Amino acid sequence: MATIVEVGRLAGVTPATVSNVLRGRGRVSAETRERVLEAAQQLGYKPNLNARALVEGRPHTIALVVSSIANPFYPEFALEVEKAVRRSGYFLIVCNTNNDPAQEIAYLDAVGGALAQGVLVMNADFVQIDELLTLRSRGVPVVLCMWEKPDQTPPLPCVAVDFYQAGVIAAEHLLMLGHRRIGAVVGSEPTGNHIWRYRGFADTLAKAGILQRPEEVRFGQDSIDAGRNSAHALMAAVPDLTAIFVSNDLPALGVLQAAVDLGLSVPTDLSVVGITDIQFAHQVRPSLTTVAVPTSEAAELAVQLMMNIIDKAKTSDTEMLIASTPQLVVRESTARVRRR
Amino acid sequence: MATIVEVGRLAGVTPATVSNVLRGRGRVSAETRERVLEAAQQLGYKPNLNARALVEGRPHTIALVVSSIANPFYPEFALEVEKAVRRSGYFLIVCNTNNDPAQEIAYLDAVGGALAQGVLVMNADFVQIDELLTLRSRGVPVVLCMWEKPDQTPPLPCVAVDFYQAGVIAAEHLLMLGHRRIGAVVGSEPTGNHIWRYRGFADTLAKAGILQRPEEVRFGQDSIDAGRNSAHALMAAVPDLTAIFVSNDLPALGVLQAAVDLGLSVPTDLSVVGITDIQFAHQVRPSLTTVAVPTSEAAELAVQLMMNIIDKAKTSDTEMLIASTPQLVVRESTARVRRR
DNA sequence: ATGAAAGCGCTAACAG
DNA sequence: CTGTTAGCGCTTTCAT
Repeated sequence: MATIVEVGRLAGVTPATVSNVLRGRGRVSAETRERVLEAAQQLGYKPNLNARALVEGRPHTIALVVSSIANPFYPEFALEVEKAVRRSGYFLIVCNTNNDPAQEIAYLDAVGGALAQGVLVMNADFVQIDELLTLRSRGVPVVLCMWEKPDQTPPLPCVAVDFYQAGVIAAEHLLMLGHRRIGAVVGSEPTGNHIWRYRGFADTLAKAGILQRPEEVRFGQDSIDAGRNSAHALMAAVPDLTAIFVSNDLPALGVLQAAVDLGLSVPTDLSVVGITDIQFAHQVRPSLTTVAVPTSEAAELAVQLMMNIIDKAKTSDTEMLIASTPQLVVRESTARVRRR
Repeated sequence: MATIVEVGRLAGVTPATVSNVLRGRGRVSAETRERVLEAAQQLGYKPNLNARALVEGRPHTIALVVSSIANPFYPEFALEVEKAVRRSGYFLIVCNTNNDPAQEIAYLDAVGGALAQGVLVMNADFVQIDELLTLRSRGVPVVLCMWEKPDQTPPLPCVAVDFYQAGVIAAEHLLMLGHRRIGAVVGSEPTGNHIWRYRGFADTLAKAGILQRPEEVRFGQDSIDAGRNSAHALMAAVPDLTAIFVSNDLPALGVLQAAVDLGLSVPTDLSVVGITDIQFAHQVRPSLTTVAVPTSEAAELAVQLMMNIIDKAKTSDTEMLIASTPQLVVRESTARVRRR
């Protein structure tokens, strides 16, 4: 690859001048500019980003740490992040930790070593928060992309998404349709990150005078298989449920499948509502009614927050940006309750 | 972030010695090593990757260019690539071009500018092959991840996957089940990249004495919606089909949905077979019979090829690695033909 | 308007 | 065994 020196030589100027015209700084005569541009063009010159990063003290990359790109939501989100990052003139490095702490540390160390200028963290749960704090203390901006624990003050700058409200909205929808026996499939452990979604749901039921019994809730994991298993267990224990609230779309798809297994027709026999609105939600049959989370907005805000921190060079305080409220998306998986 | 100089100062040695102990080169006394390591530890030293990349003439990153991370197959593949790349000690930069040439050029220019040491290209169809050739001519290794055109000599090093054979296998499976009226839904234009999958299918049918009529084939796009639309058109034109071959899993899911729309039961009334074996293939109901492509192997081979080129510094010839043969995965969407 | 010079943090000979 | 030196490609004062 041609260097700035070669371009300068060809144009009959010094590297400094080449740099000036390429970055539009300093005063350069139109004629010289022309000559330099032409030389650069001719040589196919591309600035060496490493050299630039070194001298400028920062690379033009942002890292996105995800625990597993296998969960279909993450790539969707990563896509949005990538777009936002590019819009700010940066490149995105995807750091898939595979839920492996060693892998994560390797990534974070590399970021500390100027692999990337800042870190966007998708899921704070699978991540060693201490590592992130250490990184931050060394001057590396860290932003949490989707904070969903209103009871805890985030230890780092973050974008907050009101998943509690998403649970409320899902419950209200089911209640509105006349459902009273509603089961819940939660895609995390009782102390896990979906708990506020469930609380929003349960609180709303309680307000309507409906108290969930323990056997009407199943906690598990955020996967289709787990959702299916939970639904099976749920229906076995409480056969007269007319609706199931699911804390995430992925397990909701599993619940849909369990209904097929059990010969139940959705939504005639059973209504199902999820949260997030991943792409597949409208691509399955019956399509999934769900509470859409502002994914692209959250990505946008996270990047914006990152850029703010970078610009102001203030990495110490914990700013929080609030994403807009989740929205109900009614599709085919929910219907008015029917006596059975 | 602490630099190598600071570590040296703290340990009472020069930067060179620090570098030596950190990289395990040169002879260093055990005692000094100890001291240096401790100093590095204490300062939380992480080597600056940009400086290292600059002096070594190459960054520790590999770029993966995908046309759209929105297609669920790409993230799955990206995951595999990421793992393989990490295993080789590199980091992965995901370059999602969104099918936008400008975006792609921006990425390729950045790679030319040492953003990454080499480029892995997922789908050569959406990519300006000229750009890639230019890049290669400047000494940047370029590898095509999944070459599926046996009639054309790849212009660049690549991993070849025998999609023609995948089509053959799918057809044989359907034939074996007694199907004779078989439709085809192709997820690309007639000249597009799925054409060899279809040819494998059609040739096998022809060998069995079955000639596809034009109305029994629908060309379209690689998406669920396109698959659904094609299936609707197909069934409208040829109602007595007992099976449909689909060139990819994504449109195959659409075909499955079309069957639901039409009140057809799969596999009783209609058998459906896809190609690839994406995650969702076994997560839908009925689960999808498909011809599994060796995804992780292809990713592995692509990275391996990249590493070979990097090591041997030979970027000029067009090596090709052959991935192993696709394998039939029988699930719920295919069954023995039944008279209707 | 352009050039000279210093330096970002690190590595790689080569000296000592 | 450890230090010295030079330089990767670029940006950025400061001179001219």
